[in-house]
Amino acid sequence: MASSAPASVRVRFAPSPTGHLHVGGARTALFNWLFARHHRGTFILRIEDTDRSRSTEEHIGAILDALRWLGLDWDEGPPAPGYRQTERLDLYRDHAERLRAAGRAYYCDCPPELLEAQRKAAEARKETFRYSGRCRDRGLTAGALRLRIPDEGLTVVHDLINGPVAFDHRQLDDWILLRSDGTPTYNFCVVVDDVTMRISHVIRGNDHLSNTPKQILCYEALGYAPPEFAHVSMILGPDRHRLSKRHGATAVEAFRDQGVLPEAMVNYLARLGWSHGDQEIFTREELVALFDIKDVSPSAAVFDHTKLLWLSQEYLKRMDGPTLAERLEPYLARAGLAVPGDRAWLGRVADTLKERAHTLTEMIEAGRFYFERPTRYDPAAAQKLFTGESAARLDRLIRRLEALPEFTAPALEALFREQAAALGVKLVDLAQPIRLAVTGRTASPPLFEVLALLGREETLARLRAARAALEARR
RNA sequence: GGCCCCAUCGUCUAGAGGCCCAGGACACGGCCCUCUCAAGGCUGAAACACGGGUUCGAAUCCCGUUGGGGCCA
Repeated sequence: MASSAPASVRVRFAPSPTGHLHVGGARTALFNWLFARHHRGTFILRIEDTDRSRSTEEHIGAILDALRWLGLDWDEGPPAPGYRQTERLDLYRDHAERLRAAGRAYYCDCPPELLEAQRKAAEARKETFRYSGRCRDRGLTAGALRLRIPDEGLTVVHDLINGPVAFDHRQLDDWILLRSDGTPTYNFCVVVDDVTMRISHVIRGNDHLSNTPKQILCYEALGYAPPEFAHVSMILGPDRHRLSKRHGATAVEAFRDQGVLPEAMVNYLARLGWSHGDQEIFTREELVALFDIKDVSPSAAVFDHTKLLWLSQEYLKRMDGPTLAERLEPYLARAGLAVPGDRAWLGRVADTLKERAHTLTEMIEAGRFYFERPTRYDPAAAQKLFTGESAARLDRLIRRLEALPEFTAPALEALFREQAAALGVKLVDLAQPIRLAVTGRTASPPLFEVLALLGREETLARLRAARAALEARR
């Protein structure tokens, strides 16, 4: 079987630090990581920063942060030296020289205008443009260095996801290894890096499949056996075009800022293109145990934000209070709210909120009233619920609450039910005005739990404030 | 334009010739539960792109068309 892994699995994720970590890149990283962990291999992080004009330190930092947030730890890579292409320039030069000395590569001084004319001519003839080979035997000692590609034959990529893909050499041209200024090209760097890092499996985006035969020919010219390849499909936007910023949030850190749980992000990304029967929710351990590159689908997938949010809520619901409290704290601070000193209390608050929110930030919005008094009451609701009748009821309730021996949810519920019965109204008619008074809204976690968590003093303060507001309306 | 990849409900997918007049999940509708909102339970609608083959039999294999994506740029 082509998918059986060799003794030593070494895979890499090689982002270009020209932007943030994209969900597509994150999924590629995840698949590499899962493959490495499943086979007890090595996961390597390499920074492809040869495009100096667009690569920045900030982007490198952001990408590393995003990977850490997802829990994708790497065994080799930054901050250790030698994992950035800009640190490896000598390696590319050495390998290029080897190819030249062996006659597998040659210098070419064809001017751009000539190449452009040939490209246009090829297009007019409805053929693939292919370098003419004009400089192949001219014995030049300077210019761009090209790899000599056999005129005839076929190179077959035995892709672990897509199966065998054959490329006719007549469609391939003598591609450039080093530009005339001596800088290496992207495809050449990748080959040299993967060879020198002893990469066993190249798992990368489908957009590189077309480059693979060129690279395989380069491995062979260098005298190395090519690695295994697995090309993962693209992630698309709702319009079935390649996912990009105009589709909204695509950077991993944007989801982090939204308060999506990283566990959910990993689970979602794993299920995008990979599946294991009907199972939707996987622990990290299950993913490592079950992941098999041959179960990855070759077809492109549309990114579904809604399903990601659903998963995030699933993880929220399963998380216990103390853990949630810890996760919530940085988001509270960012929302401009004081982080409560009592973490146990915050945990109980979170428990009432978690099935009402998809993300940590939604949780904070839904539970804002726990942390600060309502600054206003929902106007339509106030119109309907703050009536002359409710003023009298409020007074009565305030007195009863002052006297309630135990300020707990069950005791509060018993009191409210008793009051409703005495007044001959439904519980909802009593609960809603109080909910509005205490939270400023008509929807909240169960009222009695809310009151108990707020405590007697705070509850009474809010009820009195509502009573005053009610008076002012008249 | 050439070459390459892809094609099951709106979306993610199960399906590796008979188990499928196609299963699960998200989203959507209905009902139940209920102090609100959720969550939950039950339930409904919803797909094998099209056309040819191969075969006793095809969502599954082959060819073509169409559509989408990628690379060359």
